[in-house]
Amino acid sequence: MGEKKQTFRDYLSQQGLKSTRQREIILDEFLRCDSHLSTEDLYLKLRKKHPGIGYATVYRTLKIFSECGIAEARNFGDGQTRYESTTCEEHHDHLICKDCGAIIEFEDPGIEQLQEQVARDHGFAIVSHRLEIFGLCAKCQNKER
Amino acid sequence: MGEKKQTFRDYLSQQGLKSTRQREIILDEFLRCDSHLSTEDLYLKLRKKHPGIGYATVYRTLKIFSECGIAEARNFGDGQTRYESTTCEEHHDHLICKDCGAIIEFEDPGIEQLQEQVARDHGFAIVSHRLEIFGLCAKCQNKER
DNA sequence: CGACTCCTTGAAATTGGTTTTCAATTTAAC
DNA sequence: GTTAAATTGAAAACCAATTTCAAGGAGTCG
Ligand SMILES: [Mn+2]
Ligand SMILES: [Mn+2]
Ligand SMILES: [Zn+2]
Ligand SMILES: [Zn+2]
Repeated sequence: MGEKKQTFRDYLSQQGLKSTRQREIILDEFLRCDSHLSTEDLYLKLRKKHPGIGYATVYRTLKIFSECGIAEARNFGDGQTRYESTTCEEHHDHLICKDCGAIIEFEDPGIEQLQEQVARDHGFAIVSHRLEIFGLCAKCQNKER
Repeated sequence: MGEKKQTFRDYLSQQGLKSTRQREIILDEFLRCDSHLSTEDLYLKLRKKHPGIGYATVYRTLKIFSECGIAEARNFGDGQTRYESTTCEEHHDHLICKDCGAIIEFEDPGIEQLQEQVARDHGFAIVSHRLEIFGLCAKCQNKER
């Protein structure tokens, strides 16, 4: 079984929560899908095979995913919260195309280090951060002409 | 008269919009106040001296401020859009205290340069970006113990 | 100064994503 | 099985943002 599924089940029992058919289905679909899905995105995908599952359940389940660390909530300023599966990989930030919505992930240790320096300079203790770069992806730059 | 006020008036006439008592009052108060105010923050401050001014007018006026470049909309993830007066200074990013809500501004040319490098590496054309570092300010770190 | 046009205003209604409520159902432990 | 507690889905509530609309105001032209 996937590591994520195990993590989720462990979290549920440890919190006195219950393992249900819906939660399993939602997790399976979430892990199968591309990342950066909104609640509604996932709800609509699920509805095709499982019309009975309610929006509220998807919403609540995604929240549990992020509580137990297998997903992370993101907010790219389009008014919808998006969730992405946390991989074993490191933290990453995003390039976001304003035209087609494409999301490119990147990591830059240099930027991260400079952030820590900035925080130190202000006596500030970092808990988290987010860096989003908005613009046009290569494809959309070519389209423009 | 302040440069901002002139910019605003020029923008209004150039767009065929009208200069009104309310817009003048709202601009004065906005310029007097601390930055990073939400629409509601500003509305509540205004209401003390000018109970007649409506929320919708404050909302619409802030929008015009950002259109004409004298204010910038920010979104720090607390579910409210905040506006800050654009100074003659450069772009800046923010350190945000999760405890007391304090907002510290900073500029780091090194970070900006690395961002440009990242974009180049992906053939991405930057239009804007935002970097927010969340954590605890010096004061709140001391409170914790 | 009017008269006229178009813009603006404030209150209230609407929108859209998110979150909660509640009665019925399901889970898990005994 | 019985039972207590958690879960579910539909609907309602929430809440910031945005729009609507009728009344009022600004600017223009004579
Ligand atoms: Mn990502
Ligand atoms: Mn600022
Ligand atoms: Zn694109
Ligand atoms: Zn603080």
